[in-house]
Amino acid sequence: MYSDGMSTRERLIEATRGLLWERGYVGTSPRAIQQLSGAGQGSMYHHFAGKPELALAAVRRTAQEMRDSAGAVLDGPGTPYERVEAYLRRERDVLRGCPIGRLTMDPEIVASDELRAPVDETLDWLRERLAGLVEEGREGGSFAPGLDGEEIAATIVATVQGGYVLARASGSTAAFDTGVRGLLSLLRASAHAAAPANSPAPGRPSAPGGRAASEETARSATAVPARTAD
Amino acid sequence: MYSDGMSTRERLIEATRGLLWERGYVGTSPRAIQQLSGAGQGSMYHHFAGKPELALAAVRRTAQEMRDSAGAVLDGPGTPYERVEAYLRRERDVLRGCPIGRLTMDPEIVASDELRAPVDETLDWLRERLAGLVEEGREGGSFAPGLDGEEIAATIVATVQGGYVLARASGSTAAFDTGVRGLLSLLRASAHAAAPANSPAPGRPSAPGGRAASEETARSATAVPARTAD
DNA sequence: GTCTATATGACGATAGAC
DNA sequence: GTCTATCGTCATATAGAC
Repeated sequence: MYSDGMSTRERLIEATRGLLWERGYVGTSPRAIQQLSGAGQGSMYHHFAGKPELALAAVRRTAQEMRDSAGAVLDGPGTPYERVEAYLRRERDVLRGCPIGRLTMDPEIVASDELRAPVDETLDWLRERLAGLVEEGREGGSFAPGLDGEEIAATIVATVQGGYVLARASGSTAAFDTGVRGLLSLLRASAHAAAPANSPAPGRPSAPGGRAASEETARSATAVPARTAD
Repeated sequence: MYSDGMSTRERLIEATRGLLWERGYVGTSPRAIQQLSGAGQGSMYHHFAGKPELALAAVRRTAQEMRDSAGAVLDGPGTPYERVEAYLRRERDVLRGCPIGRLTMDPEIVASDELRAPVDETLDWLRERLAGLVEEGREGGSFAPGLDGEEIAATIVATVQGGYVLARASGSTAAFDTGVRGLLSLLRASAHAAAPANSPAPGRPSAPGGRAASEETARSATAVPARTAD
C-alpha cells in the first residue's frame, strides 16, 4: 500500500512498476495494482484505458530511471575502463533482477511493439554508451586495440543480464559477482594482449610468457548508491 | 494440438514444456495445457496432482534435454577453446529464449524450491563443465593462465543468457551474436596477453605493441544440429 | 475524481458418469 | 483412463452513484 502525498494516478503507476518488476506483465493483475496502490476499482480505468496503457506508463518511467542512474555511473570519474568497472560493480538488487530486462521474457511485452519499444530503446542506449566508452578507452590503452566497441558493449550488457539469471536460479548473488569478475579479468587481460584481439585463434603454440610491470593497482571507483538495477 | 502415438500423459508433458517455454509458469494455464495436449479437462488431474506437479515433470525433462545437447557440444572434438566456441556458436532458437533460463524470471518458480531446483542444477552443471574446459585449456595455452575457470564459466553462461534478453528486446538475433563475438574476441585476446589476467588494472601507460603470427584461423567446429536452446 | 456494484469469461480444481 | 459437468475464485473491464 503506497503512502499518501501522491496522486492516485501516481500511486497506480508506482504500484504497477513494483508489480511488473516482481511478477512481470502476465503475472500482474489490475486487482493487485488497485490493492497495492490503494485505489478503488474504477479509479484505474478513469486514469488509464486499461492494463496495457498503465503498464506502458510504468515501463517508460522505469526505463527513464534506469538511464538516469546508469548514465550517472558511465559519466562518472575515471578512465573508460574504470567507468565500465564502476558500472559492472555498482549496487544492484541482484535477486530482484533487472526491471527492464526481465520484461523481455514476458510474451505479451514482446508481442506488443509499443510495450517492447522502451525496453529495446533502453538496452540499446546502454549498449551505445558502453560502446563509446570502449572506443574511447582503446585510444588510451585502457582497452585492447583489436576490440570492437559494439561487440564488447553487447558482451557487457549480456553478462549483467545473464548474471541476474544465474543469481535468481541459485538464489544467491554470488553467481552474478563471479560472472562480473570473469568479464573484468578478460577485459584487463586483453588490454595487455600481445596480439590484436580479432584474428588469431588461440592454439597450443601460444606460450604466453613475460610478466609486465603492474603500475597502479587502482581499486577503481566506489559503488554508486543507486538501488535501481539493470 | 499434439499428434497421437503419444500417451495422454506424454502429450500433457510436451504441451506444458512448450507453454512454459513460450509463456512461463504464471502465463501457462491448465486450460491451455489441456487444449494444446488434446486431453479432456479431468485427464490432467488424473495424471498429475495439479499444475505445479505437471510443470515439475516438464521442467525436469527440458533440463535433461538441455544437459544432453549441451554436453554433446562440450564433449565434442577440438581444443578446449574450440569447444567453448562451438558451444557459444551452436544453433539456438534465440528469439524464443532459453527454456530453462527464462524460468528464473518467473516469481512462482523462484518461490518454489522444488521447481527452482532443476533450473539451478542445470545451470550449475553447465558452469562446472565450462569451468573444467577453461582449466583444461589453460594448460595447453588455449586460455590465459591468469583466468579463473569458474569466473570465466559464469561469464560465458551469463553472456548466453543475457544474449537472449538483448535479442528478444530488439526482436532480432543480431544482438545475441554480437555479444558472443565480443566474448570470443576477449577470450582470444586474453590468450595472447603478456601479463596475467588477474592483477594489473589497465591504465594509460600500457601501450600494447607487437603483432603475433596468426597461425591457423581455424573456423572452429560446425554448428551442432540441436534446436534446443540454453 | 473516487467509489461501489456488477458482468463475463478465464483460472485451477473436483465430482462423478462412462 | 477419459470424458463432461460443475464449483468457487480471480482477471479485466464497465456502469453509474456520489
